[in-house]
Amino acid sequence: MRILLVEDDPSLGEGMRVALHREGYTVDWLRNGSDALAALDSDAFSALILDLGLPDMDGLEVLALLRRRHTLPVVVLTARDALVDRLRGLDGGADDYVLKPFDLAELLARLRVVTRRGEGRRCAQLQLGALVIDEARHAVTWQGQAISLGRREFALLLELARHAGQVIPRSRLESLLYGWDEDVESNALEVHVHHLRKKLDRSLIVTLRGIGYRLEVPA
Amino acid sequence: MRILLVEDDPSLGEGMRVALHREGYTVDWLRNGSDALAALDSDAFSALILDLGLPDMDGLEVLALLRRRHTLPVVVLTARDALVDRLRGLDGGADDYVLKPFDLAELLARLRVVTRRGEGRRCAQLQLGALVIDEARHAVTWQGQAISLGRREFALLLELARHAGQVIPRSRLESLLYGWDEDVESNALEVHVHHLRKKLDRSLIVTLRGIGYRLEVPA
DNA sequence: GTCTTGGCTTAAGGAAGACTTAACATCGGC
DNA sequence: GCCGATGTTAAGTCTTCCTTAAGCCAAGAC
Repeated sequence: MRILLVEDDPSLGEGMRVALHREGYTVDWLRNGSDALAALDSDAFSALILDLGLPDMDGLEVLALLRRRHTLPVVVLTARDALVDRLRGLDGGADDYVLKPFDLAELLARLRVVTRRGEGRRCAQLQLGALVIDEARHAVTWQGQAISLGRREFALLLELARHAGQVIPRSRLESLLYGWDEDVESNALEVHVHHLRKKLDRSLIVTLRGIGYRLEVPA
Repeated sequence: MRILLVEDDPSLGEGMRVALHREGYTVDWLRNGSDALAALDSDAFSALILDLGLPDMDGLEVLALLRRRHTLPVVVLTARDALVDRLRGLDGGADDYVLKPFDLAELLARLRVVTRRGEGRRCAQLQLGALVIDEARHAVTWQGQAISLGRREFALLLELARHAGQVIPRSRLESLLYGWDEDVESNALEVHVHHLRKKLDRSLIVTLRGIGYRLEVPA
């Protein structure tokens, strides 16, 4: 994990560099804001530790400029204790805040908190050839075209798509649309299938006479 | 946005409840750890504010149990000033902590920081095409024009915007505006949606019949 | 070939859900 | 405690989706 440390105080910076290095981080230590911004363009860092009191420019300014391009985790260091400044820092895009003087252990803890996110962002998108089903958006795309489906149609297609290539018995599809108990002795299911075929493609859903339906997986 | 507040001190808790409510949050206030854990199973909250000094169990224990199941943003409140305790809190899974006594504005700022992290967003300003939402200032801009929204309207829009492009089920929006207990058997939600559409744009919020709503992301 | 069975197609009717509007309640600031 | 702003309730209208039903078609059995 590579960290960019921006701090103009030599002894404090050195102490942090050593401590971070000891923790296993790779550290790039810069002393001013413009160098920092240039370095951040390289896009190689996992986090930024930023002192607000820099010789050339205000740390908050660095932060604002950074935020136009990156979403890098940022921990801000500051000597200012005024509440207003702290709030400005937080709302301005810092992920966390440490007041000087601080204990190194605390800085490290906050760094851990800030960097340990970003995993587990799964996109629940089901793709089968020209058919894309986005469950989160409740949206369906066919050959790049957005298709609008009713609730039942969507549920039906989703179930078929989840087991694409497998036969789903009629009974299961019916109990999916309606509760197990409430029986619909009509052809509602077939009508929905019909609509799906019309909106998508005729050959996408295959009928197994007397058994059920199957979604054709693309070749 | 719905917050679970866990705090045993009556007056402090009440103060926070009022302040949070005024910000537009829906607040569920519980006084002990076991109730909190039970409530957290419902999965309806956007964040947790947790006092570490609880009557029945240690707050850190609550945190540890919570972390086995959820990745909910957590802000910890503590009277303890010992560094060790703070670190234990952070490494134990808290996203941030506030030392008592604290200023409410700071708590709110930290809450904002913590809740917007899940979306990979770093800045207090959320921009979606012509729509700009300033979370800290409670201000909304549409095509450069400032729009004035009520608390509920703002909360609703914010929630939709945070998950822009995704369907938010009605049930979630309802429990977000009103707690579980106070059930609204009326169409308040729809009325708010109506007002938002009127103030912004008709096509911005898409209805998914029988499911929920979705904020359309700009092309 | 024709009969039967199950599926397809179509259109109409109905009902659930959403929209709109306005009046009524509630909250917060002065 | 009053007033304005904000939220909620309620009623009527509208719309979309779902179901129903009736006739047609295709496949397999005889």
